[in-house]
Amino acid sequence: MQVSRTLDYAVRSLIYMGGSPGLKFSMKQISESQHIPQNYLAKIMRRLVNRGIVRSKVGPEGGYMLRKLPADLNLREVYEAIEGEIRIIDCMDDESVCALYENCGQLPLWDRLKVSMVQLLEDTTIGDMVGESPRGGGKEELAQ
Amino acid sequence: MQVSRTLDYAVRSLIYMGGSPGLKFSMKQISESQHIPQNYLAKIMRRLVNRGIVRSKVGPEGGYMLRKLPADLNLREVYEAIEGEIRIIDCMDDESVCALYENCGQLPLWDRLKVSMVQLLEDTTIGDMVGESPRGGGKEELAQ
DNA sequence: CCTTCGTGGATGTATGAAGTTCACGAAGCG
DNA sequence: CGCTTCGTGAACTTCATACATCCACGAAGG
Repeated sequence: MQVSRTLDYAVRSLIYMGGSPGLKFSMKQISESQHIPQNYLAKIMRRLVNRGIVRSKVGPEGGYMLRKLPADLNLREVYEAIEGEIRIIDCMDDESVCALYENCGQLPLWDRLKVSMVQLLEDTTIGDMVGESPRGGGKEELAQ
Repeated sequence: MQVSRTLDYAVRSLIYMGGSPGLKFSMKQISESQHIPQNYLAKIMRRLVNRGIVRSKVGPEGGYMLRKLPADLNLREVYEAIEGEIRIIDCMDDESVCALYENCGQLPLWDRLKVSMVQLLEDTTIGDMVGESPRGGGKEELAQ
């Protein structure tokens, strides 16, 4: 029940880009500032490109740009671009997997969990996360 | 972001036992009715025993019994017995992991996600799940 | 036409989930 | 008592996949 590092990388990159909306960032810029292996970042970015979340430009002066304003890009889109459809447990939406599907008492729980997760992800945008810090608020001094 | 099969096994077993509170079930009974490899079930049950969720009895006529009423056994206890402390992402509560911890914009999101997850798990008991079915079979129709 | 830099696919690696095996000992029974 | 039942505990194997690397390719700008 953990978020994959890959998703973390994606979100981190998008927050970074969202800090300067409209600007273009090279893979090197992103990978170095966010401590993400460049070749791995490439794979992640392709998923975001294919999903229409970022636009890419090849060649010299190439790089990536957000396609939307940070405030219009919610986390559900990002999650699904990286992980595919949200699914808490394998049998969900796929009764072929489990012999006990028909009278499985747990499914309602996992479904509720999924719904609440989706809601939260949908209600959070990259814009919300830009500049936020875990130490409460975004502006006051950071311990360091 | 998936529930492990191990947790599924544990919950399934507890629901099964919760269907007849006060009764004792042998490992064989549980493993066969719930389609869980017996030797693997043994490992799972030990965690539940150690956490005080079920009581075990060895020897002939041995087996397992719930220590609580199904309605008093919530899913958070079960989750934590199997998976350990709930944690959405590695860096959470452990700033040593990540170079960017100090100004990580994502943490608040993952924290909110965790809180809502814990809440849901805590509010759901094994008793709630006994006899429920995903097709609305046990109770009212599931909206949406 | 040379350099830059993202693309796509193939490949490698390491970790942890899932499952197995087995010797042990507690406990009921005749 | 000795036999059998059945959970315990630890070591071990297997296998999937998350994470990462490598490289040949081609688009694009100077």
